[in-house]
Amino acid sequence: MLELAVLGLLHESPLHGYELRQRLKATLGSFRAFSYGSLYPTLRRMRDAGWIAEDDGNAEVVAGAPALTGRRGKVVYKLTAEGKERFTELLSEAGPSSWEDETFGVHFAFFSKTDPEVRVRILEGRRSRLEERREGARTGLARTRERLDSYTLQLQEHGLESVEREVRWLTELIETERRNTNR
Amino acid sequence: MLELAVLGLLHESPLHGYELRQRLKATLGSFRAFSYGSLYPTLRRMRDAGWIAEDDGNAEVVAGAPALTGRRGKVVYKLTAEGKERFTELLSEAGPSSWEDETFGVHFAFFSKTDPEVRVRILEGRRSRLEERREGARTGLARTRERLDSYTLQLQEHGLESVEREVRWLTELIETERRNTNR
DNA sequence: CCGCGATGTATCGCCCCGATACATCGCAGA
DNA sequence: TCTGCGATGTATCGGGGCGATACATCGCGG
Repeated sequence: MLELAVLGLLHESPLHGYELRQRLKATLGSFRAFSYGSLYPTLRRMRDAGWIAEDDGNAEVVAGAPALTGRRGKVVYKLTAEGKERFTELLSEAGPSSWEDETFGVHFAFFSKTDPEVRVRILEGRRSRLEERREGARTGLARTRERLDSYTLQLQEHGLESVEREVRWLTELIETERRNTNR
Repeated sequence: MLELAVLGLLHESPLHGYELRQRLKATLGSFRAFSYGSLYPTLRRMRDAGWIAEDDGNAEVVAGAPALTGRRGKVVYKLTAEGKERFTELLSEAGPSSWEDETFGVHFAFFSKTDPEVRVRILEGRRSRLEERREGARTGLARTRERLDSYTLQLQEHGLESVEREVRWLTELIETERRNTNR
């Protein structure tokens, strides 16, 4: 998950951890946070796997050996060739792992770099996932109406409306995709 | 989190794990799943803490010692006195832990058992939390409009609208609460 | 009598989050 | 001038939730 997001952001330009997190917040803010507690371990994993490389901003030994300071400098990360491959590989997958709650947003954010056919399949997968949930919500709602707990009821109604709203959104997106594909 | 949900459900009637999960899905379905992978460990923790007790459905030794079967029967859980205290204690808290994304839904679901003042404070806390997020989303959106990635843009617009929608919902709820309180 | 889907309990590894610690930098105000 | 504070920056830790998986029982229709 975070892996895909990092690959996508670094695909545009090298960044260091702090910037990465800012971008993450700005791009996916309404959906997920991605704290440092997951970011740094992920960066380590990715580096060990060879997808990214650390481009230490050092090499500037400005003058007269200011060295010996264990100065902890910024650590800039950039994609490796394998990382780029990995990125396109992940982007080409259209399965549950691309349309579940946590994942969908990230995949969608990089749709402009995704194959049109894959885009449609992901959107449809996401939609049917939500349609299932909608049915569950409807029957849950029906049962709650009998139990008569006003707050639970309002919670469920609001939830159901949210799901319905997202289904409509997806349907529009799918139609737009189809129009652009079939020309 | 799950702890509060379990306390709330058992507060109505004793249940076993499977039922508990069904109720969880039905009540909070649109928001969270709560898989067995978290439910059972939580039940164990709560039992160890003394909030709940296992009411083995045994005792029915029907006849002629059908026993010695290690028959794994249903395990029915019920609240203890301490569990009830814990429940009201959790319900009386109005802090970040009651209005964050994951938590808010659960707290709201038991609002009818929550003190009216606490209700309002939680709703307001939730709202200002979302208002912050809304501002972040707005500025993120502004910056994205310049970068011109149509999909990222649509994602952020949809996210922003979701947040705005929830803020409106909360505002209505708060007004209703106030009307009912001040009479 | 067989199989299958619902009921039911339980664990494992992975991922992520919030809190926290610590260090540096630039700048506004005493 | 020095002082302190808020932004920048890297990093870890404990805990909790999730999906996958395993396994056993029950009732029912073919």
